[in-house]
Amino acid sequence: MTRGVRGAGPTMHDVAAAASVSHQTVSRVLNDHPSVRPETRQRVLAEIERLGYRRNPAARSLVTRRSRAIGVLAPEVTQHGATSSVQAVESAARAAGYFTLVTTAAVERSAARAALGFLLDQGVEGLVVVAPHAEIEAAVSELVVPLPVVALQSARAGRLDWVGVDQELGARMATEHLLALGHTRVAHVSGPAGYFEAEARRRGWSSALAAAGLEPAGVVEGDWTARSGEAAAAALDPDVTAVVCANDQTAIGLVAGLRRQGRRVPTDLSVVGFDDVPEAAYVDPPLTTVRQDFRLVGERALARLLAAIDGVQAPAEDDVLRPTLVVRESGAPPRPR
Amino acid sequence: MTRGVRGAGPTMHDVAAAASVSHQTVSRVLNDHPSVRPETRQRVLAEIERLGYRRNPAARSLVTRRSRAIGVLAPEVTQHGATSSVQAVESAARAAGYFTLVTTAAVERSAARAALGFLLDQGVEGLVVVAPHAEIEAAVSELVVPLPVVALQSARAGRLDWVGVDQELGARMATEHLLALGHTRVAHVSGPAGYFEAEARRRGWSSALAAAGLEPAGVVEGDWTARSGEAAAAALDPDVTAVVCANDQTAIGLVAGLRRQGRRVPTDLSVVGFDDVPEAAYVDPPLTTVRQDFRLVGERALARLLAAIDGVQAPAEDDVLRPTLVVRESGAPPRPR
DNA sequence: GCACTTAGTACTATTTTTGAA
DNA sequence: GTTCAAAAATAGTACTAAGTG
Repeated sequence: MTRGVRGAGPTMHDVAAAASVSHQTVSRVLNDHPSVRPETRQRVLAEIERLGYRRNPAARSLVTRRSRAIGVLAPEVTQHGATSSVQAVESAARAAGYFTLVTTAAVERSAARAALGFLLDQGVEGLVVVAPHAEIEAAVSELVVPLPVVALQSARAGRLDWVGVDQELGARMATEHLLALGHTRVAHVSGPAGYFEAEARRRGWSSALAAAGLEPAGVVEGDWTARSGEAAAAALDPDVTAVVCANDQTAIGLVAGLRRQGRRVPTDLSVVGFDDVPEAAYVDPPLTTVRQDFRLVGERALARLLAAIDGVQAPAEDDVLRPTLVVRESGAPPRPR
Repeated sequence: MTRGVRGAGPTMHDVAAAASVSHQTVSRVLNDHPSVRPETRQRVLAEIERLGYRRNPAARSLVTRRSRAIGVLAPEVTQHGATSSVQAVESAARAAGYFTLVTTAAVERSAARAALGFLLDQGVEGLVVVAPHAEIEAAVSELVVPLPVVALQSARAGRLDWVGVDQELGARMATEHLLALGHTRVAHVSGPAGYFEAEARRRGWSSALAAAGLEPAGVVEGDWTARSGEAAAAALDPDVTAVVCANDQTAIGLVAGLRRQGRRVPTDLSVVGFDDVPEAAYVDPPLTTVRQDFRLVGERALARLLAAIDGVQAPAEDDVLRPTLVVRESGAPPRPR
């Protein structure tokens, strides 16, 4: 790489000439090699500054056989969660002297495959993949290239190295909160099929009910959007008194749908969300939800990836984070019949 | 760049040996040079496939003097707007054979300066900068490196090449909507000082009032968050009947704050937002707001940047996009006194 | 100890050679 | 012989690492 098309900047050779040393000495100054006299170092540094010299990363990569690039594959959504995690990966990588190539792709195998090929073409040293869906996980697992990979928002028991929040536990906590309020008919508006987190949250909901000796009160499949939550309002069993939603958007949509039916939350029906998006505290009613630390997930994922790149084996079981329940006002005891 | 630390993959030389040609012929095949016999081409392609060969981008960059990298500087927020635009830049860049280095930085001059330095160190050929604040614009303007730059969410009249939506017009449309409903006391909850879009939206609000011969009914400064919107509820003049908010988050917060005071929207007070975030249609009441096409902004920005990189002068005045007013239910005629 | 010279990195661009019409 | 396509050989790219004064 050099300075764009036209503005080819000074090379190490130019700096060397200006400082009356060899280009190798300039290299040593830049790499903090001990064998440089302080005054020589100063002179070189001064010329670097004066000429505005920057090392050519391409030439460096070529000889060091290191790209210092980390590929990130993310689904093409603007969800708060994925966005936060990806940003955390990026800043942690930068702090560690790497840069990230973030590529988005549709949640679909061939798109993911193409995106991964693109990242591989750029010579990345490792991959962080937001793999919320089986199709993306499959595209990653197909990769024959022996590259360190860490998955996010993926299946805990999958084939890939994994960092994430215990989704099942989160959904169980949300459900237990409703049970503690006295609800016995608790339904679920799920995420779409094929999404690991959707499945884990559904398991959490049903296992909490099973543990309490209750029958699940039906599942309506949503697609993470508020629109699907709104539509779910019409599909709910009439005797349901509480609903665990797959995420906050769905919960916000469900509340809107119920309102259009003339039913109030939490008076007529209790609703809990998942994620704790920034708006959750300000909608009507303020949403009781499950918070996850998305930035921490991103940081841990990068730490794990760097360990793998350096050939260090990271501890396996210590990257399952616990979510927390945030109780606000969208849950209340069921109306007496 | 090569295949990570350990897995140094095959080189062009290896492919050449396997196909019994010179490495130069392999290069020609890869670059679609005409002087290769079809059967030779096939043989080379087959070996590339069989060996899983990928070109080394570092070696390529070194000799072509092109990095094919585009730097993107974005503020470290997960706002729907910036995120959408950045994603659009990324996918448009990929389609054009470039990759993007997205770096986030705090909205503060030294952080932006450091982030730009980082991008420059990576040898980017151009920059897309989300520069919503004067401090970021200043950090970019300081850059002596003669690199093509396009700014987003920035000042239209600034020193930088610019692509964006006419914020002032959007705020004017929002305000005129309230005036058409019969309001005469229209306040504004603004964005924070120093943000170009905050200032433009404020100008749009006040100019619409001035054009109608009305006095502005006061400004409360917010910080784009729902929290600040909620706080603004307490700071509003009692005789205000409508409020133009700096963005949807602020509007959602304001509605929540008013609700806590026992005032209903739109019965007691009308509120309009800005941006049309995905939740806007599902909150209570569904938010009347100003929609901007964030993805289009990103695509136009990239197109403009590529034109600059190729040394083509892009037309100056044709990248001011028009927002649209989305009328929902948070506006109504003022209550008769 | 300090700094220079040389070699090597994996490509693309340029020039030269080969072989066939 | 001359010409032209095909492919080889060579040079150059900006660095780091190893060997040499």
